[in-house]
Amino acid sequence: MAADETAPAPRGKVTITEIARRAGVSVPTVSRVVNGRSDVSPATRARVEDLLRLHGYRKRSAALPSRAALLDLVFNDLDSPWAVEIIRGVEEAAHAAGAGTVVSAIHGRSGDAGEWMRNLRARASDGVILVTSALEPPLHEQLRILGVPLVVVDPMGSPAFDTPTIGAANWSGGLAATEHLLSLGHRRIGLIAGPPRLLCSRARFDGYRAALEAAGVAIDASLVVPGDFHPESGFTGCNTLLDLPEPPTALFAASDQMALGAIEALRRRGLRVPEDMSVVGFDDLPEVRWSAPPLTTIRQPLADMGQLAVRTVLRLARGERPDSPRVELGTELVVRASTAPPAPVL
Amino acid sequence: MAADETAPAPRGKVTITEIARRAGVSVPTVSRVVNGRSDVSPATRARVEDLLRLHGYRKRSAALPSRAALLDLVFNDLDSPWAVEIIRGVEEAAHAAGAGTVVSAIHGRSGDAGEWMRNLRARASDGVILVTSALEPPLHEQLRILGVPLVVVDPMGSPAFDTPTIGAANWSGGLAATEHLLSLGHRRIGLIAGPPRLLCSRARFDGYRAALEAAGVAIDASLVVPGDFHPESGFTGCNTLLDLPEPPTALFAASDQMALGAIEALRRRGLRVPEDMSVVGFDDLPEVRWSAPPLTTIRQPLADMGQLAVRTVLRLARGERPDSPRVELGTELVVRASTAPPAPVL
DNA sequence: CTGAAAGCGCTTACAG
DNA sequence: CTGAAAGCGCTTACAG
Repeated sequence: MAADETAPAPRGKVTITEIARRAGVSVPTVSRVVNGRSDVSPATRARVEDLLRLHGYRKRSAALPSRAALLDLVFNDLDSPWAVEIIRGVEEAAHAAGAGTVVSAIHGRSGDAGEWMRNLRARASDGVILVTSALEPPLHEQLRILGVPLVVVDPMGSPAFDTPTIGAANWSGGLAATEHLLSLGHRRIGLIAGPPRLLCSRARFDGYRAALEAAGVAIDASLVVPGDFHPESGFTGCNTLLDLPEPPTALFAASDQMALGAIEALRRRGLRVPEDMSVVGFDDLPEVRWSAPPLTTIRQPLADMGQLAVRTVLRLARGERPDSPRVELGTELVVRASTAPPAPVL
Repeated sequence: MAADETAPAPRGKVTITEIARRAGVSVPTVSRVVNGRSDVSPATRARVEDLLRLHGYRKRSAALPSRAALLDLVFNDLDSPWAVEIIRGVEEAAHAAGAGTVVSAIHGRSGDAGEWMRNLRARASDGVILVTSALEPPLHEQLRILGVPLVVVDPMGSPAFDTPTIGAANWSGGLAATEHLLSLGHRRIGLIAGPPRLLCSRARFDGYRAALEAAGVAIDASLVVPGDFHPESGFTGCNTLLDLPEPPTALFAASDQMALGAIEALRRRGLRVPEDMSVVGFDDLPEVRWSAPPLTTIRQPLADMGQLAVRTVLRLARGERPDSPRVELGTELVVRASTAPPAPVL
């Protein structure tokens, strides 16, 4: 029995000659579409793009027969200390698969995004891993056309696209952090929240609320202050809580960095952790094992998330479906020295 | 006047056809040398390799006419918190030059190094930046043959090769840290040193010694304890110093991480920083602004070092000579809250 | 807007 | 160990 003529060729193995034959156009025309030139009729372009996508076309060359695979890992900014954790996981898994990891930051500047896209195309990247990043919808679309698979780590919102996402169990983490403080006997528990536009912030907040509700503790809106995950906001947030007529006896910071900022605010006032205030963070950055005192926090498996992201893009690149389009990796309470029962009321 | 036939063509623009003509061999032969095949006579190979190097040959293709530049940034391990600082500087400068940054870790495993070399070749990297990394001499040689420029950041020792290196003013930093403590009135100053096989450790140690000598303070060998830059070694090193019959009143840790470990050792004994012990670190990692207390330290311009490394490889890639083969960027004392005059003797 | 033709840089059998 | 020949995937004028 002859091979099915209409079946897609193996991913990444198809040539423009093959695509041209199937589309019923010439090789130069396909070349023009691939290179994004303007002198192609919309109808032809659409037909060719469909075929390109269907067959997972990747630009190759007789000269460079087996180009090493390249994965793009894209951050908004590289100043976040958990970036290195994700890089570590991604590099490890990519290396194991024989792929190189191209790290970049787009700095939120949308002008950069277009340039980044050109670079991506020029280096013929085999897959893109986006971290908490708002890559605009038109760029998603361009990646689709180029046939470059995409996965999002720590999604900002629920992507409207058929893009796999990998996150952490943020709600469970918020719940566990708050339950831990409740179990120590705290009833007035402050929250320094993350930016509400981020999905992970809302989930952590809801976990906090759910734990309080389950314990029958009324939610006091004045105990919830906004933050942006950076230490400065933890510092000011903690000061706001301490200036309350009736301050909390414990606080949950939605990031380790904010927890560190909060501890500094306490130290400046001569308050001790955990004797005067218990603090729990979120992330378990390597450095908080060595903060003073060592921080009780919610461990987020950043390196594992990076590894899973690599396996998922690679799967996509081979034309396979991911196991699941939305994955949440488990979080875990790590108890160290920054939490204790509340001081007895004298 | 005709163009000089023997002059090298512009870097990166030469083809194997051109090299073949100059070497007086056929195009396939050059192709074999470029791809490291074994079936070429040593004499022919040597002649072709010389020409390849001289002209800065880079593999290209008619199909991929202007491949995006790619720079390889190589760490021993990605677990160091200052890795992200260097990545940030490198990514920024590389991005500005339109190049992608491939980050990898070779984990000291020498088996990995060979594989990494193959990947580097396959992805046709345009330059390599090595960070505190022992890339074995044979690999240096391979890079030379491939014509891939190399620069070393924070060199482990004095490289025996004609490789540009970029470091920090470690000796001056060690001097400044110690002078700061002396100026506060400390006379018994402990040192938690870095691994002596590293150039930077020895320079920091010598700076410490020079400052003490200049102040007429005798060096007490029992006040110098070994460390490996990680927090654990700062923790145990500090305990060793505290168990001395006459402990120091201040200590200089040759890395921020060791300083954090030392502070934790002090905290566990109920000793306060800086009241009972002054501590100064080295690096100025972003996180130590938020340690408890905020750490006095020596700022090492890691991101700037990364940026300079990029400019230097790129220069090399264009066939230009670097401004200077050995560069040391300035370090700077940053005074925060972990240092104070010694407690008055009662 | 499209294709036939020429050409690019490189590689792979093949023959010696 | 080496080269003449054929071929690869892709692109670039050029003509219509």
